[in-house]
Amino acid sequence: MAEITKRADDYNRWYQDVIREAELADNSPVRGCMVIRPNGYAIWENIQRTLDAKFKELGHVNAYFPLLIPKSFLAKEAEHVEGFAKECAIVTHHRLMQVERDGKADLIPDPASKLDEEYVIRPTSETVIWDMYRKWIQSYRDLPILINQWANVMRWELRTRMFLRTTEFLWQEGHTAHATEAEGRAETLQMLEVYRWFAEEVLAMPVIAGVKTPSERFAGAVETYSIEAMMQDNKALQAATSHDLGQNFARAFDVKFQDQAGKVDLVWATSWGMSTRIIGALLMTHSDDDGLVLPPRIAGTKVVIVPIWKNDDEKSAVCAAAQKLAAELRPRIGPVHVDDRDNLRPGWKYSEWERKGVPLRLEIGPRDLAAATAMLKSRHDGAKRTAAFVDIADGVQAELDRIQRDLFDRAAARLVANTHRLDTWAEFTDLYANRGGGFAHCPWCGDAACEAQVQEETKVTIRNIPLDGDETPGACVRCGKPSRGRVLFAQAY
RNA sequence: CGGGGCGUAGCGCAGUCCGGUAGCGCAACGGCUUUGGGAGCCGUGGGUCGCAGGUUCAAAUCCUGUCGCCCCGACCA
Repeated sequence: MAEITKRADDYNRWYQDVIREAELADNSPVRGCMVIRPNGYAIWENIQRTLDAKFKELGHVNAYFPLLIPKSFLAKEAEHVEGFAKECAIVTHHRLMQVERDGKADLIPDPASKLDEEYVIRPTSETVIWDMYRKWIQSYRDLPILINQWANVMRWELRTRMFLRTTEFLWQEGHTAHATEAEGRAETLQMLEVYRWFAEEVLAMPVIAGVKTPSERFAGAVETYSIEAMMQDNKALQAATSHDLGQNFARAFDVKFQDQAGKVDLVWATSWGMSTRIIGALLMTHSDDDGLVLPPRIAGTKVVIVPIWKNDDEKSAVCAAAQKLAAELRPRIGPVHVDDRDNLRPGWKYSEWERKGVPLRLEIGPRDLAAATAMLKSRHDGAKRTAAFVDIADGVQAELDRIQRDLFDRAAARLVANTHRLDTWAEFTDLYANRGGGFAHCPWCGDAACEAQVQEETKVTIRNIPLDGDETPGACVRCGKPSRGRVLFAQAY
């Protein structure tokens, strides 16, 4: 059994150790790409299930667009190409041929199969989607279009990290088309709120919702909104984004419609996404030195039952009781696992399921069986309590609810404790150089050059301008020029 | 892509400087005793030393190239 590095000793190594020990993902033979293992994918499936239901509840539908995008599409929106050109994988041939090199068989792209127009592996799908929207939209009666897709995308990042930044990642991308600017903006904000709800209520991850500064805007957007979460090392992680694209993509792809009065206008657009990166955020929000900690609402396995016995008679009695309890719990609780392996002792099983982040463990031994109770132990705080067999589902559900609340409260308390209101540059540099960093709400002048200067000197960036932020006029924390309100600063992943 | 570190059994590592039959701990497998917080004893199996060339009688070890991982930068969800 490999050890998990303590967070205090080496936070980055701890992060990787937890991924390995909880069997969330593994490195693949391809640079920067990871294999998401069943334990990790179960989390993603729960994310998909929950978000997908919410999207549909709000009128969205799913569709699928191709992985390959004609290279020329990317060039149609000026800022978009500038944002993504440097990180695209490109398909140039469609056939391999066998050749002999130094006496050995080798495969090379067949020169005769070189493509006239090369394809880009999608870094995001706005272009191919808006090319199709041109065909589908003629009248205001065709609007709105509220399409989402679950897909993989590739961005050839220079430096990768499991879940947080991989060359290929999974996400959902919503792409909507609207008849009015107001409708587009409302959709953008609605989806931002969906992400806030999901992060806080399902992932137990408190976030700050706000609008990005122009320099952090999505390539091609009029306005970008984000939710920002605080990790245990006090760094910020952008957990999701929602973009108001205005008419930029409609203009680039010539998507027009006729309104009720017969007037022709460009269509208004939004896009919004959450990716597998959120799994890294989830890990860094709740987990501890013993391994993964998961909120019950997103955990793949909600409860593990560990039967305890001393001999074959006890084993059969206790295992039968465990299976019966599991069957009783499943309809109400969801996935419940009975760990009846007989080659491992209970202590080993405890530590294994703790590493893997199962929120609640239920122990049943001969003594419990005699008393018709089970021992409950919650992963995140080690609290133990007994629950009677008669209303076991109630007891377990109550404990899972408590865990979910507790994890949110714990993360929220950490967020508050490490968030500061700062007015002077001396306090600002002191916070990030000597006091462990965190979130800082500070007045800012609105000048991109000043923002860049802060980043250069401290590696701290403006995460967003909180929607419910302080709009009291003041003096910029960096340059002292007039400020129209406070913005959220932090070091970011 | 620049700087640094590292690829040896599933995991963690020693061996590399100074070439000479590939080792240790944990895990795995078999047996017996065990089982309420990481069990004990005995036995067994498993590695073309990241990959490709080269030097040599002989390469994990020396040389060249290459791929991957980690950390720091630049870029980013």
